[in-house]
Amino acid sequence: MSEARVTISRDPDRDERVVTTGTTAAELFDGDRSVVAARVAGRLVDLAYVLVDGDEVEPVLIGSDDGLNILRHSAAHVMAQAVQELFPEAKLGIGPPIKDGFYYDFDVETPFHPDDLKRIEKKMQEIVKQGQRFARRVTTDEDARAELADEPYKLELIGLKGSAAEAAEGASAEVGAGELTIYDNLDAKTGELCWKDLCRGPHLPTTRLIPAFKLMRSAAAYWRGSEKNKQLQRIYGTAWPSKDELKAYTTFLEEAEKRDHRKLGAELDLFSIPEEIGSGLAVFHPKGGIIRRTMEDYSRRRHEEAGYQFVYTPHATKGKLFEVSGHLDWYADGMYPPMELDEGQSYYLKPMNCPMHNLIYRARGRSYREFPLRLFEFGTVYRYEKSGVVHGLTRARGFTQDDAHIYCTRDQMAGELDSLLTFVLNLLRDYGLDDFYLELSTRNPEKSIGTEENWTEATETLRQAAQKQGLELVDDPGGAAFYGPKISVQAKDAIGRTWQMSTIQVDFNLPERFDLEYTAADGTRQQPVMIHRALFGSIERFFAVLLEHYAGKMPPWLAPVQVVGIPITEEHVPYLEEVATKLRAQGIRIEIDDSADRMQKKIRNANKFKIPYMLLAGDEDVQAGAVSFRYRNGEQNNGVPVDAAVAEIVKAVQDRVQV
RNA sequence: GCCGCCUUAGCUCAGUCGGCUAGAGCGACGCACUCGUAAUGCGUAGGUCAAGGGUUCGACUCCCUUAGGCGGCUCCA
Repeated sequence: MSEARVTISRDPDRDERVVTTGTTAAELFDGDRSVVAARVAGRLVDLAYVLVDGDEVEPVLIGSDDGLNILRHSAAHVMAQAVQELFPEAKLGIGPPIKDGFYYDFDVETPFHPDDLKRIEKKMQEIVKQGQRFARRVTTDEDARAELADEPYKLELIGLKGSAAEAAEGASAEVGAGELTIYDNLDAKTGELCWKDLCRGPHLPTTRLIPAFKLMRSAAAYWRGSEKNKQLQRIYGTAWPSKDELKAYTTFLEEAEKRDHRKLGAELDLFSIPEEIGSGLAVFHPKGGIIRRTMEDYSRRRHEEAGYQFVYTPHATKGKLFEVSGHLDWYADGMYPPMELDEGQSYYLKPMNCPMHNLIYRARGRSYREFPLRLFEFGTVYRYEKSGVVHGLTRARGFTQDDAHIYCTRDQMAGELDSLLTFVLNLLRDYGLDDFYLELSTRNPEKSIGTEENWTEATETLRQAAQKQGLELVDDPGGAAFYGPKISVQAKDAIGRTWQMSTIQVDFNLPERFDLEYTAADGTRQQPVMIHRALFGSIERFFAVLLEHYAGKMPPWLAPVQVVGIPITEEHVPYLEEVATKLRAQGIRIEIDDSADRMQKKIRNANKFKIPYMLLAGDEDVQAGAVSFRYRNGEQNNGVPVDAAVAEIVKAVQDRVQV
């Protein structure tokens, strides 16, 4: 019997083995249930893969990124099988793994109802229990076409093989660049064919190795991601290596739901989006107003210190301005339709501030001595977001950008970007976000203006500034706006979700379109470089992100009510009023709860409104000239002298710390 | 914009197969209670069941249209 020499590679260990010909990867890792696939020469393969001489084999653990993808991809197959058993007329689209789960698209006559998902889930459990084997089978285009004659979408994918990655997100999970394969699901005992699907694989050895899954929701999705195509019905699911991990994931979703800014906004009386005003147009209530104004005031102060000058511009403009800028060419669909005024003049609500800042720049001759010229505005803009995409404060139709445009020379650009990025990150840290990575969005040739040279220079300058921060830098090819490349700061919140925050864009094109000039040291006229940047992006959106990050428990400096005074009985109210006077003199926002509720109820209410400090006072405190703290976490600190209590609160506010 | 689901009191939600004056908790208001760290008790008010149309002897309930919300898809300067 012949032998094969293989290497097992488990970083950093390497283990030489001699096996008999015909040995599979499964046999190599026999007994290790956590191994679900193997990586041979960089390629993921099924455990049924037959080893050949010279193979370097790496086990793929179910908990690894690759392992989870395989688990979820297999779960998607099981779901598709269940769907076709229950709905034999359903045609298969694609079914890839995604973050935390998977989906599969189906063409069905009637969309799935939530009750259908329960039935499908039950059927899936049966299939998992049966322990059907996933068996890989190489086929040819011709044979596959014959086999899958009833699956029009699969036939389309066969035709796209090789360019599948561009064909549709997730399509490469079905047909790879190499040989065409079909996976058969075989009965554990009889080996009978239960189901099959065109698929690149790899898969788990059997359906039994799907320990925990759940179907989440169904929704429509355009075939191959284009709104020109038919909508298929997509079912989303999640799958995990253990029941505990599934439980942890659903708990995470519940936590995210509790933090939803729309929910907190109503509960804490911060803002609302009245139907009478319109979708995506929010009003801020007094308590939300305090948070917002505090956010803005601090930002304004920091910008003034950093050499920004404040400007103001109107909310509406003649269309010509956005023709010059090019925005009407690219984004007319996203703008509110024009108002026809003054005999045929079209006026638009402004979707961007930059053209107006350019007019301020151009209002007089500019000198290099003014550079970098930093114009800042809390500029409110209006964008006609499609009805299906508006979402609370994070995707609104009216919002306020903390928008700045910096005009400088090409030589100054690198230095300015460097200090700008540092400024931006430090300011975000002041608001309590501290886990970042950067994303570099580069040119989309089909959606951009300007020369290749300028784009390259702008992109490389941005890249260098980004790299200096020592943060992870992710490429986003083709993600830039039409006028220039951009760095965006992505921040992770308290429960690990990523939010796009600040953006910084380098722009050689708008200065050209607006004929911006300055007089250089040698007396010549030159064109400035323009840097666009927003730190919050949108104040409303940033407000929402902070609210979710803090789960409504704003740090004292941002909390609408920082302290609530709770008298033990009515007769302690005047004493608390004295304490309140001292706090108010230091700028602290304090309310005394003199309602008819019992003290315990007042504590409960203060807790409900997530007020950072409760100050209780009864006879003992009055006699001692003290107050008793109760904090948001339920801890207490009794008998604190009034001056010490005031100092503690004032310091926490000044230091902008969380408590 | 497209697809699906949803809309009952200020909020959260019950409401059977189409059948009498549509219920509860919280909140609001009133009265009593005066209390040491997460809900005191009792009472009162509050509803064109999203809006409009249709089917029916009869509609919160079934059908259609519209508006709004939610979840996705497409889009996001």
